Amino acid sequence: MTEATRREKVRAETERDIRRQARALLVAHGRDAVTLRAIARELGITAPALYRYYDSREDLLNHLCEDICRDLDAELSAALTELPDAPAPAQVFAVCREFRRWALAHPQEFALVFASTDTTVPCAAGGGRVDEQFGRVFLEVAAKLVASDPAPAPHAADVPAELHDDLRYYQQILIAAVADKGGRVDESVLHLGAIHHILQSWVRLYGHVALEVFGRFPFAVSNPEPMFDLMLTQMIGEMGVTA
Amino acid sequence: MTEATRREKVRAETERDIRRQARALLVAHGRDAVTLRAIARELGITAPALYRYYDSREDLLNHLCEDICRDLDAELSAALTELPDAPAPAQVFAVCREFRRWALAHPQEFALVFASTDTTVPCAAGGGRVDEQFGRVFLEVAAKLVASDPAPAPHAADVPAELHDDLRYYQQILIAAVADKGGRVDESVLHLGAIHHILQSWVRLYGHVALEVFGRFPFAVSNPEPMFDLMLTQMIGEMGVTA
DNA sequence: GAACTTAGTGAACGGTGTTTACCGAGTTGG
DNA sequence: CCAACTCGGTAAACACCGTTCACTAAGTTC
Repeated sequence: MTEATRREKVRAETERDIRRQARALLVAHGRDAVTLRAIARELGITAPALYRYYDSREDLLNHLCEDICRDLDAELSAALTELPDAPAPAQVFAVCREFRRWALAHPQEFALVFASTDTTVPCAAGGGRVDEQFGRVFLEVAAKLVASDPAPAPHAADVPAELHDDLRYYQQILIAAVADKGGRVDESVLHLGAIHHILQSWVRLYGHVALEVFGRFPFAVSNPEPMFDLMLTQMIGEMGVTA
Repeated sequence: MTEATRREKVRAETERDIRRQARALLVAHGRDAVTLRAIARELGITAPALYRYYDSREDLLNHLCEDICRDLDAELSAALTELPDAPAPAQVFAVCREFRRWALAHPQEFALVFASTDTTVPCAAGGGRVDEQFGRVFLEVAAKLVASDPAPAPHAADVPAELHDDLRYYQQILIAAVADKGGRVDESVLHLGAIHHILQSWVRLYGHVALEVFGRFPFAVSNPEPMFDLMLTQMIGEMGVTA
């Protein structure tokens, strides 16, 4: 069997090498530096050989995106499994802080995956499946937090009717995702107001992190971390649980 | 005098032409398409001639950023002056909606100015001056809104001590900015809690708009506009004024 | 009108993505 | 075992790119 797949084996290996080199170039010198010729040079082959593995540079970048999403997902999941028995608010806190830490440590990857007009992120919106998605861990743990709240959140009826369809659709997706993980949520608990609040939390989490990564706060914040933590505290507090 | 500046005149004109073409390329085909050779081709000159105007492509892109910031600023100001006597909440609402409208209509410009790791935005954070800054109009009008609120905002003491220095610094900048416009704000009205809330509003505004421009909402929102409006309503409502 | 400044040129260098024809080793079937 | 076939890799070529340099010609200044 080893002999039968020998060629496939070396193929898979060089494919990994290609992406590893591409990733290294991205990290070191940014997206524009991810060059087919540079990758090939580093691997000791020629650029056209890469076309045996990817249709184009664009295609390679898309696959790179997927890799990055997978890695981010793994890191977030790891941060979560480090405190399996912690209360839901603490878990949300941990996942969010890990997301910020990762983004600041990997600005080029963050920019490619989360702030690119041209790159179609396969693991992002569109599929509808919450699995294989960048915000998966955050959204799941946020849903769990809301679900763990016995009291109904305050602003449930504030959601305008125009949003009901979209939110209901996403509600089903989230409920299914939590169910897959062994949890059980009711529609009355994870109501549309709660769904909207989870989305708003994603807006704030993404907003802060992106502003920090790109340095677009209106003034130079000497230490953004307490500001981030304060935002999380307020965010989680507003989810209904008295953190 | 006309003859004395004749050369300068044509120089200024071609300089404008260069940026106009660069802008057109950016809009049409994205940042990577903004090519010295393509610009020159469109202008009927050769690429090296552009070096008489800009040190490098990077330099040109930075100047392009400034242009874009100026344009955005003008559009936001125009939206504001269209309702000069409107109550402060309505003004904030209008400026925010205009920002979203502009970003969605100019995704490439938005990406260049607001979500770029390499481009040092001269009109963004750093200078400390609120003038010549991207968020200027939003931040000023938000400050005005908070200032117009007679009642002290609820969460003034929640801000942790670590943030005081940064917020106090920005408080002075904002007060000075409002004062320049003829307004008058007191430190007790535009207190640190209010400053923090303005920053949080910027986080949410930026977060939503960027997520929409880059298509990074966790699921496909069929019509994001009511969601945006809802966010604004909540945001403005939390500023203390009963919108 | 001489001296000087300056916008623009053309050629060149090294880099890029991509296509094409080709080769040679790995695999497969008779 | 050998012919047929698959497939990863190559070299050459094309059309781009940013950037530098020597040079020209027109505008400006004295």
